[in-house]
Amino acid sequence: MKDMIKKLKEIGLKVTPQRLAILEIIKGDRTHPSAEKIYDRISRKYPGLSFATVYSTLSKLVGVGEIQELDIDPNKKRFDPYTSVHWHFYCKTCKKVYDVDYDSSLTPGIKKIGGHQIDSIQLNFKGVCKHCTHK
Amino acid sequence: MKDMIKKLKEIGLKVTPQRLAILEIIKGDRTHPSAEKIYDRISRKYPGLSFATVYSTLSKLVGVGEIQELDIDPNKKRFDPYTSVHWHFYCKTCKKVYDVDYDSSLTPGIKKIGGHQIDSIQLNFKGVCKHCTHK
DNA sequence: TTGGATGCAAAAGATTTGCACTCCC
DNA sequence: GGGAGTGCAAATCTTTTGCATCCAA
Repeated sequence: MKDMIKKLKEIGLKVTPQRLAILEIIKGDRTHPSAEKIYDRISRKYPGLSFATVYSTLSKLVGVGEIQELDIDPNKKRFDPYTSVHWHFYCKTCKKVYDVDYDSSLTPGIKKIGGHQIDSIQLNFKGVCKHCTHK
Repeated sequence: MKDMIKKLKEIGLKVTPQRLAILEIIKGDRTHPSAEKIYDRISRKYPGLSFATVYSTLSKLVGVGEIQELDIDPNKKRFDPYTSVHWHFYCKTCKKVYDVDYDSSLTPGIKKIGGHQIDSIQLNFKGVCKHCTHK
């Protein structure tokens, strides 16, 4: 909790109960939740929380690099609080997003490509996950 | 035109004027258009074309691997008729998607990762493109 | 002829916005 | 006190769906 307060202050955002709850929920969540999933989980504890607040907070956290927005689920945005380098696998059947480590000699620091300035890189694998395959 | 008819028959889809128009428009289009852009371009020639037809045809073409659906634009699906191996750069400013070649020793044939079966791979770079940077 | 394809409009799902009220700093 | 933050509902945007009609094979 102390951590979250400190983090928000560092970022320059006002500390509110809603934001603390959002940070607390997503940090440590390795399921790559959508905005709706995050809203669901929090509104159990904080009835009255609104979507607008969730979206606005998530968007601010993405803006400062505190969490990452994933473009891997074709139907919605997914969020990842884990910011160190890793990649993702999306299961077309169960819609789960898995972290994958893949050492591809990829990107160790490329900042430009084709003359374009790179801010972020996503390597997305898609298919059917091992759990769905075995059913 | 002959090509398109042949292609549709190979795929096993009925040959209709709408589908021919869609194929004709997207093949050779290197702008990674969204469904709406495709609809716009075609409906100039074919008034009365419906969104439902565009979406349904695109989805069938994706299904047979004739075109690729890109998860890179956070706001909508983009389509790519160019099926050989290459990657993409998305400009956060102008929203254009550029093709990029990046030989990363990446993927030359990995079929599984973390035990999951891989169908497709996308490597997405994001940032500000050279044209937007220079403005 | 007949099942797949189309057009239209309505519906669904995700995200954003406007605005009045609230409360953190 | 003032401005950022919040809640609510309506609006927007993209994509899907239901259904009657149509047409390619």
